[in-house]
Amino acid sequence: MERYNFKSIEEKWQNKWEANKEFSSQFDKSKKKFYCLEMFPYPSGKIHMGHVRNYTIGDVLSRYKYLNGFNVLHPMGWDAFGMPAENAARENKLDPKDWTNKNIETMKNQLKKLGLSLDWDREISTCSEEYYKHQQIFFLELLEKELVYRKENYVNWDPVDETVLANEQVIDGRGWRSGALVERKKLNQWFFNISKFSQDLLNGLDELENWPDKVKVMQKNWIGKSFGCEIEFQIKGKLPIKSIKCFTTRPDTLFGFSFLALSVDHEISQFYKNNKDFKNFKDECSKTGTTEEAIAVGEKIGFKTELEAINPINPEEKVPVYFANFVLMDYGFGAVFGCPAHDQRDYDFAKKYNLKIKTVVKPLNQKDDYVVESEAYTGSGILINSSFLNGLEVPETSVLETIRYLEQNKLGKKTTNYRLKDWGVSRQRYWGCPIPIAYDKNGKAHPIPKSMLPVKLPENIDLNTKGNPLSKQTSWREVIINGEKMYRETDTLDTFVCSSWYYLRFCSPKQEKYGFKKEDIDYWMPVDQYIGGVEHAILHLLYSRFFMRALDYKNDNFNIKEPFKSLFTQGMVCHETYKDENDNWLSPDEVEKINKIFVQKSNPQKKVKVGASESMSKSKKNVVDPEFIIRNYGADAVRLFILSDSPPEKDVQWSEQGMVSSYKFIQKLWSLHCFILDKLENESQENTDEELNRFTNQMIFKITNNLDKFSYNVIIANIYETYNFLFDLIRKKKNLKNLKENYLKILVCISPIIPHFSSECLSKFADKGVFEWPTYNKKYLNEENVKIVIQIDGKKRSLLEVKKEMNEGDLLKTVKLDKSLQKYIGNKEIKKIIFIKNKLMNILLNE
RNA sequence: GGGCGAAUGGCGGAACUGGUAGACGCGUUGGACUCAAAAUCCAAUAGUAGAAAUACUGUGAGAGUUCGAUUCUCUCUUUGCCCA
Repeated sequence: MERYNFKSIEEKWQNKWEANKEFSSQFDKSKKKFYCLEMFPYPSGKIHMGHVRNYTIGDVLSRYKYLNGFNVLHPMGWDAFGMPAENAARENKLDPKDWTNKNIETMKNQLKKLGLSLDWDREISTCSEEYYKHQQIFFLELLEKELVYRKENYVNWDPVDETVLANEQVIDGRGWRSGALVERKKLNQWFFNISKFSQDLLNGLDELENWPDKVKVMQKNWIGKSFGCEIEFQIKGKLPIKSIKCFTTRPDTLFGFSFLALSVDHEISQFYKNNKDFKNFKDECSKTGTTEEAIAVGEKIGFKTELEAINPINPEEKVPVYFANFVLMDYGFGAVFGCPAHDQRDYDFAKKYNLKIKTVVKPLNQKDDYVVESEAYTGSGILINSSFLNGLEVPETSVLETIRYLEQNKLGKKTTNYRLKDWGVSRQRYWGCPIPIAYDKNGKAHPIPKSMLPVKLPENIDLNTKGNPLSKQTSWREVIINGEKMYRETDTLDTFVCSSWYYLRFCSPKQEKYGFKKEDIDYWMPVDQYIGGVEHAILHLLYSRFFMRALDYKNDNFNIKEPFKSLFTQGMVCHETYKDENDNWLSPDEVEKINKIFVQKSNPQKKVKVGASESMSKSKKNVVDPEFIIRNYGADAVRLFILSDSPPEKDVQWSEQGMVSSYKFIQKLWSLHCFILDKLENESQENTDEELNRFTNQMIFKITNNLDKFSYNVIIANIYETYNFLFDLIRKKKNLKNLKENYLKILVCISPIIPHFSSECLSKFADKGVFEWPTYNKKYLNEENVKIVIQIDGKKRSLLEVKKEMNEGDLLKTVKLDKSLQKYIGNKEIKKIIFIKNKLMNILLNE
């Protein structure tokens, strides 16, 4: 018997699949389609274990669907624009394009070595002109539909790199690369009007039955619909201001009103334009970041105006008006009313400026003289100290009742507010899709005519400059539109824009006229199964859902609204972390285990500190390189292992031992295969073994169900069981007539997981070229005999094997004849019997 | 602080609509093969008591519903994620 040579066998099948274009998908309306999509990778250089897991999960599903006769679309592409290319290019004096394309080449080869059933004919790369050309057209279409607009907005500004930072690039208030203190700066930026679809995006979630609830809840919270009240506060003071509008979700706490807080960008700030103190205050405010968290954690500061606001339901009361750093212009109206007793931010603010703190809500278990002490009380309870509102239940009735009162007296009106803000898409970077806009000499924005698209990125430019490299490209910037000289927009689009429609492009990857063909997406869309990391639960998925709606807006052309019918979020790949005695991270290949103790390979005298298992990351050095693993153990073994140890939606712990055992298991399967071949050749085939039929049919049933449930780890257990069963069977039994037929079915069942191995084994039975997913015969799912649990007084005492469908009386007779049970029953009287056919009998005795 | 989820042997994890808890794998132990080791194969493996048959305990803790709860309800603890 020869050893299983994964190297040559895997290569052979990969070449075959590629040469036969086995997985290229054709538009064919007569066939049922299945669109399986995994989140496409960023071409960072090499694939990592997270990719291996993600794409293996998708591949198992795709192959299963192929075998079930579906016309499967399983494409792959590259999310190729973005910062890392620009940084790498800057460091190594390369062109981002070359760097990216080289990485794509490497990673594509690595993916091919995994034996994925991908349709490479549909490969797309978002940094190619053929791709971003269409994106520019979409941008202009959205602009025509008034879904794109330009406004001034705050950004996180890195004053050293002269660039805008995304929130996640701000670490402890400093730029992630320069380390400079990040400032708030106002910049003109392009926005997508996603908030126009807030309600629609919220409603759409209900349709998404096959999305994890977790993700739907996250999106729901992100959209953040809240009911509240718009209140117009009357204002007294020297300025020509009569009233200020503000939005609140807690109008019921109006009797606890002690100040009105405004954003520094509130229109009233114009009166303080020349006030030096206000200017200083505003500068101070700009030092806090723009994230909600930064605002919550940061110190609350205010600037007192000469104005006073009148409490609408208690006109006697006048409170001061402040500008405050924790109020943002884009929430509500840039004004909030402060009730320190029942909002922690307001409480902090009131403490600092010595403002009144009046308790108006008491918890249910407190007396009426309850007073808020060291912190705000934000829970439910009963309204107190609130005049005619006293006694109302907080928050349900109290909010509604207060709003009713305010509306009746024309003091305010009920409104709905969404937390979802418009999507800022401008990035001051080179390596992105150019925004197809030019500005005339007055600074007015003009769309670049579609005939002049794509706006291509200039090549061979110097990236070693501060700020946006495109703004330094004077000749590129100049453009003549309708005979007028204009200057191009130098910002590029957020890379999330590229990934918001790539699933459409895969349907028509070669279409030149437009981003996709209507006919194609009508057939292929929606994506039947989308698979990726939960880290994209909010932004990418929400943006994609928005993009479908935006493209369809005013066209009403699409058959569907939701791009992803089902979503599966896989867990991360984790590995133990190692450190030396100086707390420097060590990578797994610098560490070895000798006599149960971890030591450094370079010096076994040096002990290694073993830390918790964490998701693989370069910074902790706990990464394992898939290429190395594939080279050593083969793609099938890696696929088998990455699926075996944990359910796909949970984190999996990478273990060398587990990897080795998967590798060995494939060798064992091969010996079994050789053994079976030998038997089929050398034995007469005259006995039909019913046990084998039953096992195979039950196994097909189990594996099919587990595939449908994504219980891939259980399928691996099923495969082990199958091996154990077959191995046992062929040692004990001879001359089996039905061995071949059952074995073939089993091979097909395991082929989605370990396709190279299965293809090789199946090819030895060359009598059938195309294999189908096997069906199971229901008659084998039900055993003739069943094992029935016998309980005495609720305790399991025996397991009796009896004929199926045996009735209560017969079973009781059998029980009474059973010696081991007799000792429990004895002469005691039977009080009651609980009988569930084919499952259980519980005998309750009188005692 | 709020929302959602999780907790099962030494470890990863199984368990259909409440009905045999611990499938399958890893690890460990013993054995076979070998001069020896590795590899391979065989066997055992939740805990306690017992030579064994067997008995009792056992799915984070406590209560409840039920003939019967890993599964349903409530409270608590720990933990993860998201939001603040």
